[in-house]
Amino acid sequence: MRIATWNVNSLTVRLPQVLAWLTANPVEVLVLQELKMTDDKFPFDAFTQAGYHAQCFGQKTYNGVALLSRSPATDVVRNIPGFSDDMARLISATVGDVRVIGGYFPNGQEPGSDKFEYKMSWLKGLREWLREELARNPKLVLLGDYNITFDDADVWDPVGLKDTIHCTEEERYHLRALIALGLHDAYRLFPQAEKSYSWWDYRNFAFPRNRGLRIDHILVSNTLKPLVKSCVIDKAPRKNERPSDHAPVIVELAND
DNA sequence: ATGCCTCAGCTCCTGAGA
Repeated sequence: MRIATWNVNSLTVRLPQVLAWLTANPVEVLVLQELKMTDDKFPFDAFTQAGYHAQCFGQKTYNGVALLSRSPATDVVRNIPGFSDDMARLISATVGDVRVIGGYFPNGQEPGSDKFEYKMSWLKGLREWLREELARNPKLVLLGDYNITFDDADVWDPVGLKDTIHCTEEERYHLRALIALGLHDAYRLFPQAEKSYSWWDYRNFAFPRNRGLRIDHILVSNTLKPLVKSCVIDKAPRKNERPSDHAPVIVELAND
């Protein structure tokens, strides 16, 4: 089965691209971030016609996440249980025997800002809940827009961007702490091209210059790790006429 | 450059994103 994540930066604008992408890439599960719409605007009918069940958790203007699946999703949970949050950032569901958690992690804006502190507390809240969720669900995938790079290999200009947002030691500590729960960065389980990124700024011709960051990740649990067959970033949609600034990331799991 | 582009909204400017 294939499971994918894509930050679409407005589902209203990107819906035709998402539908076209699903036709070309009929994955079992796709989690979406930055819907930027309320649930009453969510295009259920379009996804039904495309052969997908949809669970959404939207919000006006900002954030918003969804989980699409070929087979029905069960035990749907919105946001982090035990962590009070005004924003729609996380959606979890079981598809087949895999627990899928799609997240839009806080941006953080700037180290030292209130938004950065919120990002740190959100990451801690996620980790504390995830520890229990992993114990309950050994076959688990946590994927989405993490807004954090692991290390210099994920950054187009590691010197110039040192200690800036997405690249600080404090953010990376929290990312490693998630890994320490028993998760693995599916992308790095395989040899990958150098300078592989999942996001490129809209400005300054960043995409054609490949000035990007790898901030969209797929983490798999210990139990799933031996089943991972591939993990790729699909840069094709970034070449569309009105692209999202993020590219989809796809993991393929073997059937037991 | 507190710049560059894109999106939503109390829409012709501003806030936020990353």
